[in-house]
This record gives sequence, C-alpha cells and structure tokens, in this order.
Amino acid sequence: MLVSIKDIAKKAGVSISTVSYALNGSPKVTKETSERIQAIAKELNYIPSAAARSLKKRETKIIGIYLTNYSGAFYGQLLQGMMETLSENGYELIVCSGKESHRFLPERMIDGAIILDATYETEELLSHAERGHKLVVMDRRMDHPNISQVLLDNKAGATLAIDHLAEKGHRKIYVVKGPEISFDARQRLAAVQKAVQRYSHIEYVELEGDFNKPSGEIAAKKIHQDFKEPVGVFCLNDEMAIGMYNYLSRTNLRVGEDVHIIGFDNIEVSQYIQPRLATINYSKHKWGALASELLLNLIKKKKPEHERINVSFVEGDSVKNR
Amino acid sequence: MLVSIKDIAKKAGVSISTVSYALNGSPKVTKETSERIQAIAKELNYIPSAAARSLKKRETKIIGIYLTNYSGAFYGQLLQGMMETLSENGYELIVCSGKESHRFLPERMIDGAIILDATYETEELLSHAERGHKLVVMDRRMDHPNISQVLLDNKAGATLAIDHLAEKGHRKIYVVKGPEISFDARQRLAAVQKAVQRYSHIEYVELEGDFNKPSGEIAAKKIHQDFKEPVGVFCLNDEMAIGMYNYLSRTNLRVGEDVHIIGFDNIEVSQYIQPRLATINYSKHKWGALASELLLNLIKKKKPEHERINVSFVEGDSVKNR
DNA sequence: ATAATAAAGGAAAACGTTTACAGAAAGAGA
DNA sequence: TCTCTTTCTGTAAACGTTTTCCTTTATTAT
Repeated sequence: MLVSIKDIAKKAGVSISTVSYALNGSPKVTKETSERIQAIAKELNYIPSAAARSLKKRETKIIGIYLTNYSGAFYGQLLQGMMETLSENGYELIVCSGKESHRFLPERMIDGAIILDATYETEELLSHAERGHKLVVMDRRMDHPNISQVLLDNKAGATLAIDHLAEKGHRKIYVVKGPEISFDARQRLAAVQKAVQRYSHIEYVELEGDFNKPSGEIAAKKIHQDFKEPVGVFCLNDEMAIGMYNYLSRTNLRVGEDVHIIGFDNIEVSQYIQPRLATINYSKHKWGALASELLLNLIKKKKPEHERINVSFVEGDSVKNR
Repeated sequence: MLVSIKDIAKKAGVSISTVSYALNGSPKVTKETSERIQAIAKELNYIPSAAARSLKKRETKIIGIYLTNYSGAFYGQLLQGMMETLSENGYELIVCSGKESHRFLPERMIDGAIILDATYETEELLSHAERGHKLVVMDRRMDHPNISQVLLDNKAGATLAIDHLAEKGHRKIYVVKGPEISFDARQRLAAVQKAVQRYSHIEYVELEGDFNKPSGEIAAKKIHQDFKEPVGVFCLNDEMAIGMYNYLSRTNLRVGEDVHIIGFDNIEVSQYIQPRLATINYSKHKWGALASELLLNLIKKKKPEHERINVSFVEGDSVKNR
C-alpha cells in the first residue's frame, strides 16, 4: 500500500541508495537514470516519510513558536513575519500551544523554538538549552550560549506614554497594570514608576489589570467612582483600554475629555474605535522576523544575540490637553 | 551525548526490549526491574525520539489545523475547543500555515488534519483522503469516506439578519459581501439573496467586500454617497462592520440611526464597540471541539459525519426601528 | 597491453524505537 | 524425575531513510 524508495528501486531495477541519491538531486547519478527514477517516483505517488528522514538526518526543518493566548490580537502579523523569514530558509513554522507540546523540543520534533509564553518555566527552557537545543525568547531575559533574545523596548514605550500625559497637562495619572507573570507588564510598570518620579506634581495611582478587556472595565469603574476632575490613564495594553472605553460609554464620562487614555501594542482595532486610541506602536512583523532570524543563526552555530525592538508613540483622539 | 534506550539497557544490564517494555508500562516486566529502569532513565535524562517512535508506530499523535488568516479574531476560542478535546484523547494540536506545511499530512508528520483554509485546494484534499488520510473540513462541503465536515449554519444566520432588518421596518438593505473564495461568504450571500426575495418592497443592494476592515470602510463610503434616508446594512462579517463604523464616524451619519448595521461572527470586540454591534453568534469553542471529535472518530475507523453548528441572533444597538 | 583514473551504481550500516517470537528459569502436577 | 505452565527477559526483524565505503565498468595515459 505504502510506497517507499524500496518499491521505486525494485521497479527501476536499481538499488535504494541510487534512488535516494536521484531523489535528492545528487550528482552521483546520471541525468538519465535520475530522470527515470523521478518519473517512477511520481508514477507510484511516492512521498518520503518525514519520520524516517528526520530519524536519520537528526533534523526536521521545522521551528515551533510557543504561545499561550492565541486570542492575542497581534499574532497574525507576528507569525507572518516569522513565516516569511523561515520559509526563505527552508524551514516551516508550527504553532504550539497544548501543555504536552513542550515535549516537541526535547523529543526533536522541531529544530528550535521561539518562546512567547510566560507560562513556560524558565528552568525548563534552561534545561533544554543545556541539552543543546536552540531557543529564542521574546518574553523574558535569558543568558545562555544556546538562547537568543529579542525584546520590546517596554521602558521607552512606557516613558513615552507617561511623558505624553504629563505634557498634556495631566496631574493625576492612573496606570492599569498587567498580570504579574508577564515580563512586558513588569517592565512597563517599572518604567512607569520611574517616569512618574520625574513629575513630583503628578498624583499617581495603580489599578489592577490582567491584559484582558474585562479588567479594563473594572479599572474604569474605579476611575468613575473616584472621579473629580479630568485624569490620564495609561493602560498597559490596548485590550484593557478597549474594555475601559466600553465601561465609560455607559457613564457620563467621555474618553478624550474626562478620561484620557493611552494604550500599548497598537492592535489593529485600536485605530478603528472611536475616539482613536493613542497608543505605543511597534512592528509585530519585524519582531517575528527578527526572532526567526536569530534562531536560524543559532542553528547555524552562530553566537547568541540580544536584540531590542523599537517602539513609537501613536497619536490618538483619546488624549487631549487637560 | 544523546542517550537512547540502548544506553539505559547497558547501564541496567538488561536488553533494549526490556527497557522499551518497562518505559511503556507493559505488564511483561517485573515491577522491580521496571522501577529500576525508570530510575536509570530519569538519571540519564532519557528522552524518547519522536522520529524513531513514529517511524515504527506509524502514528504521531499530532493533529494539524490548517489556517490562512491568523489574524482572524476568533481563532483563540476555536483552537481552545480543539485542544481540549484532543488532549483529552492523548493528541496534540499544531497550527499549520506556511505553504510547505501542506506536506505534513502526506509525509505523516500528523495523524489527521482539520481544514479551515480556503486556499487549500479541494483536489489536494481529496487526493490525501484517497491515500487514506483523515480530514475534517470546516470551510467547504466534501463527501468522502475519509472526510467529515462541520459547517456553520450560514443560511440560518443570514436569514436571521435579513429578517431582523425587515422587521425593524427597513426598506433599503445593503449587503457587504465577502471574498469569492470563502465558502461561508458564498453561503451567506446566497441565503441573503433568497431571503430578500420574500420582501418585494425592499430595495436590495450588494457591495463588494473581502472580510477585512478596510473593505468595510469602502462600502461605507458608497453608502454615504448614496444616502437619502435610513438604511439597513448586513455586513457578512463583523470585521467589515467595524470598518464601517470607523468610516461613518467621520461623516454625519450615525450607526443605529441613519445606518443600521448587522454583522456576522460575534467576535469579541463587537460587544465592546459603541454602539454594540448586532450580529450573528455561534460557539467557536463548540465548533472546534466538534471538528476535533469527528476527526478522532475518523481515526478510530468510524464513519464520516456531517455536522452543522447552530447560530443565533445577538441584539445590539446598531440596529433600531426605522 | 597495462596500469591508473574516473564514473556510476550497489551493499550495508546506521538512526532509535516497537514488537513478534524465542528462550530460560522457576514452580507445579504427575 | 519429567513435563507442563507461567513468568520474565532476550533476540532480531522491522519501520524508511541517508550515507560511507565498495565494486564494477569504462576511459585515458603510458
């Protein structure tokens, strides 16, 4: 039923090694024999076995990206960037999410992994690296000969946001935090705390958040309850900002008049909601492409690299002068 | 460097088959030997080779889902539903997107595939099925002993939408179409055409669209240009509705007053935008779970099945009485 | 004519498992 | 004591490739 190179060899009257060479375009076999073998392979509908090949070659030409929150609104562009870079180099990308998918790396189902999944234990990553597996982390800092990293410039982004609110004359600033587990959230928060210190006249309040829309609504509720005069709010991601929009729309407070909001990530929908959300932008495509490039370098035995993705401020109607 | 069962066997003073049996919990080997072997395996940091195992067992316990548009806003819940069902049954899920990833199925990297990717040729799918591979299609109709299908009830959804607009007294209805390649788009459109025939007094206009936000903006521009009196609009998905919101906000036309909009899909953000979008809802989670279940059944040699996912109307503030 | 070289292809080992089958040891029944 | 089970473990083949090292044949140089 299942056709292997053995069947081709028999039909062509050659040995299996010749078939293998022919199918791989090796110059060791005549053009004519090669073509004859190719023809027979096609005729028999031959398809190589990935398992057999990777068992022998000790590689799969597949890269895995580890994600938790598939819902995240920017994965599309991120993955696009990765796929382009990888496929130019003969690699395929698969997205791994299930808890058991962690075994893909140690079991050598994939030749390397890109990590964007805070629930993946750093210890575990380290032990993989220790065994010689190649990794790129996008969600934490790690220093190891088999690990490269490419991180967002969260510090710059958060500082940009706070400075913008201060510039617009806001004297009370809320920040809606992210989940403790997220590296980006922690970095953004730390940068915010440092930035507000430069403005001694600013009253600064932290609100809980988990990067999802409902937590933005809850934060909005707090703000509504305390409301006395116009305030600035820095939501540590756009999702929560959207939750906040929604809650406020059911109150007498107006975004861009009473509550001035800045987000982070510039997800696609942020430029479609009303008023347009001011936010921190960065190229998701580039982030993914760079991560892939560094992984490929690592696989080619190059040195690990540490890169940073620049961010920029995106003007919006959600922040005006106080 | 790389430890295999051979190394364990040597260290434990048994044969490799005993190691294999022990590691797989076969009753053929004593509890003591088994435990001793397990201990040694752990000590040596043994990890099985996925390639070797799947070469021998002719299965990988991995299912692939084929997607094009990662950006799609509902993949999170869909994949969640799939992963739950699959992992309960000892399978892992990987998301495949790259053009070359098509080979995963014929090369037996995966034990089955779920298709939600209109660019995947039906011919190609058929040839896979013909070779004995198991498939579930979510984006087309196919009849084959190795293919199950689970489709949205697009017809019911589209009818619900048109009826709602008609009930609200609208006499001019626009429909913003989807891309020709999409089965869902074609089905929805066909149902719309059939539904409007029942309302002879309704003026019906079709506008181009491709399921992305910018095409919703373009459609909105047309509507704005032609505007005379309040109209109803059925956007064949929510994304385009959001694009329409955005364009209209820059005009004098108001959603829910001048332009009454219904979407399709009920993506998460639709309930967060203002005014809340009326739309057609269905359980993404269930859709994914069911598709996985049917695939598992197929793998267990059960008969192919054809299922349908029910849809329902979601009230919103984007549609009011004319 | 002979030896040296090149060209084309083949034999076999290896990759790391699983598993059918065979074998050995030990206990039980006669 | 002998045979028959039962219980454990070992041998070896198989999965489908790739690749190293040979062998054969043809070609060229001497």
